Amino acid sequence: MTRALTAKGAATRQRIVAGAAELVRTRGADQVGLDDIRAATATSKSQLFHYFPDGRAELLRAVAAHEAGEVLNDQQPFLDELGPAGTWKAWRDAVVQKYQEQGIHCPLSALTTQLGPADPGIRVIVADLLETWHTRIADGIRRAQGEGLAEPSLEAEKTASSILAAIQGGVVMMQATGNIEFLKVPLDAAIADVEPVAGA
Amino acid sequence: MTRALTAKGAATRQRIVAGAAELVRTRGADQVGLDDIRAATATSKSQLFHYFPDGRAELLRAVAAHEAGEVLNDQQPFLDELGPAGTWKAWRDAVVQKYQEQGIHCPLSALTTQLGPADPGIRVIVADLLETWHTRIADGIRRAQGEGLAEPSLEAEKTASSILAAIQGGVVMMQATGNIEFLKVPLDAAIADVEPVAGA
DNA sequence: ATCGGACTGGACTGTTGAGTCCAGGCTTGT
DNA sequence: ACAAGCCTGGACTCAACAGTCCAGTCCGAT
Repeated sequence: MTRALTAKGAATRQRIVAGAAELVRTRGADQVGLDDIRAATATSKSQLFHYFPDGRAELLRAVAAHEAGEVLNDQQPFLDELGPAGTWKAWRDAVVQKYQEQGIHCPLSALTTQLGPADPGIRVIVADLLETWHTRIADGIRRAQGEGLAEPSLEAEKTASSILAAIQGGVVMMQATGNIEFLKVPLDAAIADVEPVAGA
Repeated sequence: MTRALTAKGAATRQRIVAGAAELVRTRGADQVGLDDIRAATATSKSQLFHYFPDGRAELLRAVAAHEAGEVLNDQQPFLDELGPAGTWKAWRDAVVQKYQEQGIHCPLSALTTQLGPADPGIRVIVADLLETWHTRIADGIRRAQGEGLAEPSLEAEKTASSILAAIQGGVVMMQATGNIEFLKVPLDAAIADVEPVAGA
C-alpha cells in the first residue's frame, strides 16, 4: 500500500471507497464509471488516481474489501452470540431484515458475479469472507452442541455450509423474483437442526 | 418479433445467439462486445442489427432466454423422473457434474447479477425459469409422497424452495471458492428429506 | 426473367469513459 | 520561515465500442 497518508488523505480515500461502494451496490459495477464516482464523492480524476494508482481495478478491489467488511460488521454482534436457544432466530431475523431493506442490492453477488471472473483479486476477497463467515457459523453450531441444544452427531462444518448456501441461494432467488420467501424458507429449514423453531 | 425469416436466416440468427451465449458464459456479459460476437459467429455488424434491431440489449435478452432453456433442457430427463428412490440422487449427480464441468461459468448467475438489475426483461426470464424449476421439483416431492417415500407432512413447495436455494447458493459459493463441496454438501442436506442417502 | 425483399459486408460516426499530465494549493516537520 | 512532498483541479488523449449507412448479393414467388 501507499505509505505517507495524512489524516486528510485517509479521509478522502475513505470517502471515495464508501461513495463508490454505494454506487456499485445500487447500480451494479458495470454501470459505475470513474466520472460517476468523481461526481458522487466531490473529488477529481487526479484524486482517484492518486489514491488508486492502478485505476478503476484497484478502486473496485478496495470497494470489494470494504463491502466484505460491512457484511461481517453488520452481523458481528449476532454471530458472536450464536449457540444458545433463540440466538439463531435473532440472527436469521437480522439477516432477513437486512436483505429486505437492501432489496435487489446485494454487495456480494454484485461483486462476485460481475467482477470475480475477471479479477482474481476480488475472488480472493469474497472467498475469504465466505470462509470467515462459515467459520463463525460452525463455531456457533459447536457452542450449541456444547450446551446440548444440538445433536452431537451433527457435523458443524457441513451444517454451516448448508446454512450459508441457503442464505446465498435465497438472496439470488429473491433478487430474481422479488419474493423474500425464497430467502426465509430455505434459511429456516437450514437452521432447523440447531434452532427447532419454525418461522412462517 | 420479426416475421419473414427464411430457413437460412433462422439458422444465422440461431448461430448468433448460440455463439453469443458461449461468450457470455465464459467471459461474463460485460466482457463481450458486438465485435467479439461478430468474430466468433462469422457474421457482420449489419447482420447483428438485422436480426436484433434493438441492438445489444435485445441480443442479450435472446441469449438469456436461450440459456434459461438450456438449463431446463439439461435436466429435463431427470426432472421428469423425480419421485422414486434413487431418482433424487441421480439428479443430484447430474447437477453436480454439470457445474463441475462448467467450473466458474454459470449461465444464470452471470445474467441475473450482471444484466438483471439493468434490464427488467431479463429478470422476468430468470424468474420464469426459477418458477418452472421450482414447480418441477415440487411435483417430484409430491410423487415421492404419493409413493410413501417422503413424509406426508412435508410441505412440497417449501422443500422445493430449500432444494433450489441450496443449488443456487452452492453454485455461488463454488464460484467464489472453487470448492465444489460447497455445492454437494448443501444439496445433499436439502434432499435428505426425500432421498435419505448421504453422499460423501 | 425479373422483381421485391430478405440477407450480407464493411466502412463510417459519435460517444463514452479510462487513464495522463501539469500547474498550483495545502500540511507537516524542522 | 520554508522546503518537501502530499493533495487537488481540470483539461487533454486515446481506444473501445454501440449503432448507422449504403452498396451490394442471394432467394423465392410470379
